[in-house]
Amino acid sequence: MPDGAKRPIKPGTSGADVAKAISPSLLKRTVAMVLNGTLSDLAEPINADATIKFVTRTDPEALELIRHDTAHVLAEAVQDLWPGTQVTIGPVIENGFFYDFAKAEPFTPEDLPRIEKRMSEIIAKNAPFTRQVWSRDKAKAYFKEKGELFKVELVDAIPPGEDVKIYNQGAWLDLCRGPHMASTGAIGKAFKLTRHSGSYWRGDAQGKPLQRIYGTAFADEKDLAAYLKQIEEAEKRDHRKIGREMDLFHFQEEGPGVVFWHAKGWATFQQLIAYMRRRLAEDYQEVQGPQLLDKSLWETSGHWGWYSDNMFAVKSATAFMNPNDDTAEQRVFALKPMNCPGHVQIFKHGLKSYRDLPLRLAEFGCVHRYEPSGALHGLMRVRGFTQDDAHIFCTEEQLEAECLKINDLMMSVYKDFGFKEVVVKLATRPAKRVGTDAMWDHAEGILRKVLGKMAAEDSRIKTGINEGEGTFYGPKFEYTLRDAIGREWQCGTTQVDFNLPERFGAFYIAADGEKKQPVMVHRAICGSLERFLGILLEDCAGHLPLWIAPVQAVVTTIVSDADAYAKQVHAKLKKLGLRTEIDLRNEKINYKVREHSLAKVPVMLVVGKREAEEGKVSVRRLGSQEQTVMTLEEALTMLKSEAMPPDLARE
RNA sequence: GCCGCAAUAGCUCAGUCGGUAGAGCACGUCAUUCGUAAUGACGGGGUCACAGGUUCGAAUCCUGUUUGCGGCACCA
Repeated sequence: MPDGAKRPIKPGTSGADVAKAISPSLLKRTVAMVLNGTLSDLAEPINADATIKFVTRTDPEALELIRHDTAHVLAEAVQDLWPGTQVTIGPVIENGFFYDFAKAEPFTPEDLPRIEKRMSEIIAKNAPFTRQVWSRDKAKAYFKEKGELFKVELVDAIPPGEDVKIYNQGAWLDLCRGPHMASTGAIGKAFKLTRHSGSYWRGDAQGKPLQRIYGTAFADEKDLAAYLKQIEEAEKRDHRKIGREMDLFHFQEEGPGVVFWHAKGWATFQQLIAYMRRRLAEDYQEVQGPQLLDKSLWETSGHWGWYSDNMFAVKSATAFMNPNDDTAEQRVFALKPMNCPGHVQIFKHGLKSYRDLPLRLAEFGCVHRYEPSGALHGLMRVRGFTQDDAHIFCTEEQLEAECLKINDLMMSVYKDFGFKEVVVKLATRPAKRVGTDAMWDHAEGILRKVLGKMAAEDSRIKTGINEGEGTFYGPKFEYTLRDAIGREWQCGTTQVDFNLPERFGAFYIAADGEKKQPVMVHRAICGSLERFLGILLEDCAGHLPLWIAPVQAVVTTIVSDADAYAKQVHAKLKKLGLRTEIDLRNEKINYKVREHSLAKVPVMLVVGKREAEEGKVSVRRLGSQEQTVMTLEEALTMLKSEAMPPDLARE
């Protein structure tokens, strides 16, 4: 027992029996147990010495069970309402659960309340969850008979030696690994179906289409309400909404997935580039490759073969309109989807010596990818974007140090932007790949070692492995950040490449005078600058740090008598290099304060008659109603130092 | 690309049973000179995403297309 007490029991006694023996009221409020550290049903027999902790429905451990049980009840409700619907899987996910159904007619938005109602009825019946272990044959025969063909497949997929477990809730049953709570009544009332969508059997777009329902559940209704409120608040931080409010960028129908950057958004974009450029100055050489290159080059690089579905091809407009006209130049170019082939050409131009390595070529490269229409998402997923890309040509021996160096830069940059948590995942060899197993073993080995070091050295880094998710040309690290509602987006990346140097015949002259193929590392810190800014906007809810804010300060007057003074203030701010605006409109100060607050200008310098006479300014910060009156000189000194980008401030 | 939903003024949205378009904010003009989140009056602004169809008549019903939103799949 958690309190250290020991109880002798007979082998085979269930958790429920143990609880009951302690006290019937304990049994009544217990929904599951942690047996030897593993969350289990109360029905689980205990066959040897064990540690037991009983779990009530309000314990943190129970949340997963509540959600999983709710998913089962959802499945029962759907089969009640639409007989003939097949059930597939219904796992617990972050913040809730989903269940996938095979149903000819898709769900409609009106179906969700109907299903919820039926679920409430099922929960009210409070049928116990009971577990049975069936033979494989029995389970297959049963599900086949019922027409549950997906369940038959799932039974087949259970590893030999593992029990085929069936959970009943009243008359309804499901194949399930468990565990579950004692009865459906333990679910309570704090559940909600949140949305529905299409999905695919086994996540395969070639597989059978399924209908998914998402929901969430909590131990009590207050928690559910708080969660829904939190989501609602987070949605207000959507970068697409903030972008409009701050007049940063827009999209329009003629340009799906390409950004119109407005003056303000572009000011911030340029600050981001300027910052990154300073961070690279010491170690990298900045280059710029061409936007269009002949299709043949992309065939050589392999991109045409692997990704032509996602590339833009370009011809002259004449050739495009007259495909059979021999006199028109029919040559096909591709809009670059990556900068690497360009960088390899630059590396190859002129003989390189081992003394030149590591050679780090950086580019703020604008790339275009023909992303599937359904993937487009504001600034986060676009068809034309700018990468803070770089390629490092180095020797085998230099690889590990280079990866660590990249990670240091990555984390330092993320810190400057205030990101508290970064998830780094190592993506290993995919099924379709180039290179020998020995090469993969070697490169993955180095990256694993580097991943371990990262986790040990920086508490902000959470690490993991994405098995089989590497690129076709090598393993990679994915650095992911989250948006306002918790969706993960890959930003930074470090990728080892077995493919390109060989395909393009890149080499350097080694110390022994022999030609040697360099190791190539792709890396991006922000990844897509568009995406990075989208994440940043959501992370700070549009309240950008002063140094990167599009408009850093607005000088605004209370009366027109202060206009001349306001202009002086504005001119001095400009001279300091601050991005400022002046608002001399004949409007009430309340109106102006409101407007600039909504536009999320970090600093307002308000001047009236008093300030003009005394050579002062009244400083008001975004998000605060406080006003601080200070001399103009004090304000200038303060703002100049505050507007210093973090890297320059460190110096 | 797949499933569902949506598209009306610059923005947020209303528009009932199919009868010919409306509000607030924004914008313009005028008045107002005001001390920290909306001053008032007046005015301009619409191919109701686009293309077909049904109908005497379509923002409204049907079909297709485009774009967006939520997932799925994809993400070099």
